[in-house]
Amino acid sequence: MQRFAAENAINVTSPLPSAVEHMPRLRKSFFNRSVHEVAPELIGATLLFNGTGGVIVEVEAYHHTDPAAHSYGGETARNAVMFGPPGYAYVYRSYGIHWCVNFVCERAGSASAVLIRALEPTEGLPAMHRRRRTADVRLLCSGPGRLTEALGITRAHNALPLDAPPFELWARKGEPEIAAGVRIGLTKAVDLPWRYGLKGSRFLSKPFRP
DNA sequence: TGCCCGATTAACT
DNA sequence: GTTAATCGGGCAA
Repeated sequence: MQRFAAENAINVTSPLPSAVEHMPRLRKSFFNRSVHEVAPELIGATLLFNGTGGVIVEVEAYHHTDPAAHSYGGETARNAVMFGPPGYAYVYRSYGIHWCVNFVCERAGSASAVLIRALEPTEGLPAMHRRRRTADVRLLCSGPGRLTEALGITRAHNALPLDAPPFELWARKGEPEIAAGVRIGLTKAVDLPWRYGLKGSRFLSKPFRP
């Protein structure tokens, strides 16, 4: 209620969602590890942007030695954030239409990141339904392009730190059951099993093969 | 400068 | 299952 009055405001501090009450915020040091450690640990964490968002249920890891990674060919203007310190957002344009958001990991220069692919929506649902122009909650954040549209993330938010508004990241409770599989939509390194998801979630962009 | 194509999505048949 | 939409990055010329 009160929360929704601020749904369009920038840098407004939202009330603590009950789902993440008493959970610690993720700090930059959380990301200062191998992308292959961080990626599965993000499953179950809560991502909010200006008070809208939900529980991360699907991610993919991209490492600089991985031919499918944007950083594979070296630093450019687009991927410069990936070469910087961990704990920042890398936002890029996908297919000329959508925005996708990554969390930079490891250390400056290692150029690895986790693509956020799907959320279970929990906070700011009216705003997300309006931005996505759909009444179907399963179509709000189930896909990397869908979730950025639902949360209002664009190129303007590239290189922002993840431990300060408009971003909020909250640690997960307990140990969720994690599914792993090959990544989606790639033409290179198609067999690397670096997609992670919350087992059984109905908010995945695609099911995991059993 | 021109051309190809992609870490996607929605609307088709 | 197939395909159009849409555009900037990256590289060849």
